Amino acid sequence: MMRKKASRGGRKAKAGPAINGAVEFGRLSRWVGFNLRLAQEATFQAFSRLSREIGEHPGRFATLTLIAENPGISQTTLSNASGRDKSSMTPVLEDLVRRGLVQRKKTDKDRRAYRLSLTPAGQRTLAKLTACAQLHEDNLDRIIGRDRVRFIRVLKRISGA
Amino acid sequence: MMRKKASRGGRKAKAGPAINGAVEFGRLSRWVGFNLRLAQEATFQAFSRLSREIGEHPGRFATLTLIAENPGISQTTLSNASGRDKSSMTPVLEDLVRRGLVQRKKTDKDRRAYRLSLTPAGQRTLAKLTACAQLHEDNLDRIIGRDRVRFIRVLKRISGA
DNA sequence: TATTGTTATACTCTATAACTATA
DNA sequence: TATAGTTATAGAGTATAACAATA
Repeated sequence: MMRKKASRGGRKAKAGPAINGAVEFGRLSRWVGFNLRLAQEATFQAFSRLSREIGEHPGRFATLTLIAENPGISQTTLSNASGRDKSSMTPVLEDLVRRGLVQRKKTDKDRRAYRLSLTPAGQRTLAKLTACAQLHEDNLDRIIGRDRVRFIRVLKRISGA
Repeated sequence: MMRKKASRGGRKAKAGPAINGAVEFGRLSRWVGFNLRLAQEATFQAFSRLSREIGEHPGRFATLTLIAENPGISQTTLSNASGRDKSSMTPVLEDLVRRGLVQRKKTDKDRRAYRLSLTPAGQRTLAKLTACAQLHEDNLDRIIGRDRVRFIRVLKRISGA
């Protein structure tokens, strides 16, 4: 949303034609939900660009990290942790396995489930994506400044509510 | 992402099996980008629920508000303000016009462009959606508390960067 | 009966490119 | 040539329901 950076101030602009001038965002610009969405879109796009530079989908980052942090995790647990249905995970993991980044092993203990882990190639790809994320985070730090800790705390309160 | 609210603290959990226990989010939980995404998903879902209760798509709110604040706006200007391609706007406006919420007028000045405005029904729908947004915002206020002003300021810095 | 993962299917949102009608 | 809006089409990303294998 809003790449154009038109008038965001909310100064009642007399509701003009807005054919080519500044667009009036009105109350929109004072709502938390709306600003959250704009900020998220901006950061996601920035991270997407960095990811695509190394030939990866931005969405793979969370998946690979969760597998790396929880080796042996099942697909169902992984999809729950990601807040997605297990069926949405199937094509993602299919892609990661096909490209040799993730390994699936059947266990004797429960022969229905897979145990997921990263291959060495998967670890290298995750390392590259992590470098992107760190670069991205450095950029954000420069923008956020000393408000960082409090900012994250508020974000966690919102997502945990 | 993450409805389950597993261990978010980042305490190195020895990388256990995570088959049915807590999932380790690792560094993920300390990154601004990731927390921004979780928070945005949570608020969007909450607002979606409120919108659907009155039979509206959550995405229509921003569109209707922008038209209300900028009567006579063209589709191209509207799509730019929304950060979307004009072709993405066509089916949205088609729906709003079909339902009698938005009016399109051709002008003599430029017979290629439409001038968009809300009908009385559109204004009523917007009023209902605005009430949802206000309710949602009240909930967020309760969560965010006195950090609100600073929080929005940081969000605006991020989306404006 | 319940659960793991897959399949079939569909929906939403988005974009690109080519088109038309104007300008 | 350039712009406003539409169309055709495609690609992510997601979900639901039904299914086979296993528990």
